[in-house]
Amino acid sequence: MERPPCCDKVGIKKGPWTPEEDIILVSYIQEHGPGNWKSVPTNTGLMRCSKSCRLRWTNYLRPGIKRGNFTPHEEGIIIHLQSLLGNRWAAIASYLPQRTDNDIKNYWNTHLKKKLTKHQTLTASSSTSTGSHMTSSEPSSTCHAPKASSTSFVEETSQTKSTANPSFCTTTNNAALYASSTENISKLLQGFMNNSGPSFDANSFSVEKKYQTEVIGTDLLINSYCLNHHGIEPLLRFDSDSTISQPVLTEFDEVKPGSLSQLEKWLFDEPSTGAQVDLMDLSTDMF
DNA sequence: AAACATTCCAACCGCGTTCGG
DNA sequence: CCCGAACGCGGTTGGAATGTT
Repeated sequence: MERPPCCDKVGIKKGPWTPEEDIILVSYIQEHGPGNWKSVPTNTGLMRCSKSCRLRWTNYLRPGIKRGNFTPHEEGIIIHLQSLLGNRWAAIASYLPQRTDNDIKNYWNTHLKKKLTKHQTLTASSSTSTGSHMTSSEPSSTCHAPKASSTSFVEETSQTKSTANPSFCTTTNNAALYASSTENISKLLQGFMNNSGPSFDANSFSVEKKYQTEVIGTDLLINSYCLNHHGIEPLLRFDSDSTISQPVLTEFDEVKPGSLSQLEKWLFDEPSTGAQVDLMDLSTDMF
């Protein structure tokens, strides 16, 4: 029996959400909390399928979401985790709670994959006969931990960003990129944390901090330093008051006890120490 | 200024998993 | 245990925004 796609019903609207729809959805969730998506279109009158409502909330309207440019810091985490986990964007997103899996996925596909490919090409052409034995076309499969060389991808990434966008890494300019309608809606959410619905996740973040970003102003070499000397926790702390606590580790817990420590071990053991870890081997070992 | 190309991301689609009756 | 509905995730796409000629 073929089940029709959820959004194929007559009268179900598709396409971009309007500010009015956003307000309706936010108001409803503010009152009832996220979840029970099936009831959302029914109770709100929104001509959207439940799935669409859920996506709109999780990817766009949810408080605490940071939008705009990714910092080199975040890039580094994504590259590292993508190398380890592959395209498990939800798992990667659990380490960057202010970013959605969709956001990370888009950023990977539009920016990081190209950069890695470019970097690979440069590396391959500069090396003599030490060609890669990897067979996958996915950059992720050949992504090794950034090397602390003067021509590293890490530095290239940072320099490119800095040149292309002087405001890179700053807070206010990122905020300026947001659609005004979204800002207005986000304002509606002010105080939401104090008056959240029954099932609202306490891991969410205050709206006041929505546009707060860490001002790092460094390239990923510093991240490497952090990884080497301070462990993963400082990398994941985006707010000075640590409202963002720990990454959600269910993925690892489920897969294999002790996997995290291996992950951390790899994250901490940068190749600059001379002990480069083969990511493919590590991934195989872990999963 | 206009036409065309490219980039980017919000939203959709389909499939696998989970949950409840 | 089985089945259907709901949910969650990753891949893909459409079109708006931006850049280039």
